[in-house]
Amino acid sequence: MSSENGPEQGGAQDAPPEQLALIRESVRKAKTPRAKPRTWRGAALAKELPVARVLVDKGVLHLDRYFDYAVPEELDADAQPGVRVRVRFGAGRHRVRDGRREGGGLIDGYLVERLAESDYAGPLAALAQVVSPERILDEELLGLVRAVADRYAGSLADVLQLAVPPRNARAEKRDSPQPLPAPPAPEPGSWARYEQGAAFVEALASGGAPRAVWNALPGPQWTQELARAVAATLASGRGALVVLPDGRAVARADAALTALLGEGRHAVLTADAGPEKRYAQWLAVRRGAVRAVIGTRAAMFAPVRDLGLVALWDDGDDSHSEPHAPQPHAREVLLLRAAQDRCAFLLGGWSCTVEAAQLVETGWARPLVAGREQVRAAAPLVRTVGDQDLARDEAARAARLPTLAWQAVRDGLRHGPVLVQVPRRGYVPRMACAACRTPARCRHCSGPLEGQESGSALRCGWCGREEGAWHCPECGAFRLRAQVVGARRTAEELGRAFPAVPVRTSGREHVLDTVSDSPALVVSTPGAEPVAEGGYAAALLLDGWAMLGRPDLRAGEDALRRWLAAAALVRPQSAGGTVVAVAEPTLRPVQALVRWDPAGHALRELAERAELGFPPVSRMAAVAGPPEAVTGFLDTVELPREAEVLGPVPLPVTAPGRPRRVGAPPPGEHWERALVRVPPGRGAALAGALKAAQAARTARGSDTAVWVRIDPPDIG
DNA sequence: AGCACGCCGACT
DNA sequence: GTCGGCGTGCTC
Repeated sequence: MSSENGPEQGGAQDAPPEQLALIRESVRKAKTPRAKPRTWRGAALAKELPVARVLVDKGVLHLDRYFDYAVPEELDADAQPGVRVRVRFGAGRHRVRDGRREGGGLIDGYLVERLAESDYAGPLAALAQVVSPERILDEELLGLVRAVADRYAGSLADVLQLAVPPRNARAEKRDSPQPLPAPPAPEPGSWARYEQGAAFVEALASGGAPRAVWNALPGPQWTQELARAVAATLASGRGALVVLPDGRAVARADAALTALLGEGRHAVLTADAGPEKRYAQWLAVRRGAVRAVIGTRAAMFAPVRDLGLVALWDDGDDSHSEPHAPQPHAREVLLLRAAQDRCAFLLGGWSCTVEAAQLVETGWARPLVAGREQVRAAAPLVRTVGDQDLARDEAARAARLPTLAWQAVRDGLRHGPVLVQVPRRGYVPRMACAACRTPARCRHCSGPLEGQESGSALRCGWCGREEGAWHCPECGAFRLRAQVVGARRTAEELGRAFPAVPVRTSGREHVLDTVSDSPALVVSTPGAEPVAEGGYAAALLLDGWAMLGRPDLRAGEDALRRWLAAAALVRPQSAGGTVVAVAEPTLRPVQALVRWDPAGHALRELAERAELGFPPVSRMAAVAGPPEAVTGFLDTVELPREAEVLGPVPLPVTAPGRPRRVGAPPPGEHWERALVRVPPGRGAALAGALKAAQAARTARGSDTAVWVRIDPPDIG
């Protein structure tokens, strides 16, 4: 091991392993350095499989490939596939001085594979360090990460950061619990209410892989049904994964699972656990000590062993969209897992997205639905108040609440809590003409005029200018009405109307989990509705027409989803449960609410999208950035033949001070956006083309960046 | 992203 | 000659 290249000076014992690899000094002198494979001299390398294929953890597209490193003898035992490693990774050719290699910093990576030889012609650097012998990245997880990166035109390293939590040495030292033997198969329980419910649970228990879109009946039983699906999968000797939209839903599913299976059979993966606990839970899953996982979106990558079931609750909730690049959606990730692992798939919710409807329509999944009589038995009575009713209703114009709504609240309060769903927090955010309902807009920039704290003037939500003398440009009227009235104001008004009843509010900054069965007014924004122990006696869905007014593809679907989520917390009609929706009864989502038919609504939306060439029937990608950058990108990208480029068009001005989604493009002056659309089946080709063009672009470095987003959420 | 290489013009 | 500008390309 001695040689004039002298890695030994100072004693081989003390030298870091990386220095033990010999790097031929003659490389620079030789005119054809790559002509022949290198031989190793002077370094003690692993006797078997001395090459380590490493995935370098750097989120740059053109680095989205593996690099080969030499495995020093000392690291041979620990350097197993799946471990975290550190390697020297740097630019250009390295200086070789005193036989040691310099330049290039130490960066993290994952050892993907051990090989007998490398197909890289140059000399290999040595692994610097095996961070820990814990093998965390197996072939299956790597395959999933790659599939997600491909689907979303993102880099492996970016997706890897979403999939693997940061290491925590203390958690790694802890022993995971002993795995428990499979539990007995559960009874179908309330799954019996669904036409294919019992069969679905039996299929899971017997090792099958059924795929279903589940339209859950209103009421609290969905958590038990999820728990039974998990238990049945465990009974078959396989693992299960359930992803839910928020911490509260996870807590409910957790309670149901614990009630059915006891402690220790499932792990809860949520963001709010500390890093040590989070990693310990993740490791317990990775090690196979825990076979079932429930959690919020980050759990979609959980390395469950022998995956038998992936389940997702309420896929229309936008918190299922990962805000970090490449912004994968939990539904799509779980679809990829179901395909890769050939496991069962359960997409459940009170509502139904067009994507879910498409899974049924294409025959990939079967509907898991209850018959009409079951729906009638579980759902509350839904009544609507539309414009014509309002026009006839003197009381409604004076106060903001129609008579029917007052009655429902008053009657409901005699029997229990009443839920009032208001679409947004704040204080009269948007104003419209009281006569014709034309939105009130700023005369300088056309931004929305917003009401201030009671009494003071109107102000533009975009440019901030005050408006002192508004009149309607359409009909000339001078009176305004609040288009959306926030929770605080509604709470004040209702509180005054029912002075004997406590008013509780639940919203973004303060979310109530549950309320008791005693009469109370519960004012909540969508998604923050507390669960009433015995169900709400009534619910009031306010300002529905404002919810539907958004110029967004999903406006109808979203409104219906939010209404159903509130209505599902109300007692069944047979127990007096009533829902009053202040919304135009001729509108499609309102009709779907009244008939409690989310699947039918989603199917009609899907047909319309197919006709218009909209997602999810076609696949779309957005390319955003400065105009020259966008056109430059579109000139270089080699799109699939069927691709259609729409735009580019200027991006709408974003209002100052408005919260911006993480991962959205940073503020840019005069940005443009183009949409690229491909027909069904060409999504992978589109993503591949965009990724290649993006890689070439960032490698060049001279060009300004463009933002590429597959499945852009806000196309209108 | 860094960082080195190399191909041009200006300089001791 | 050779110093150093930055444009180009590689990183095992």
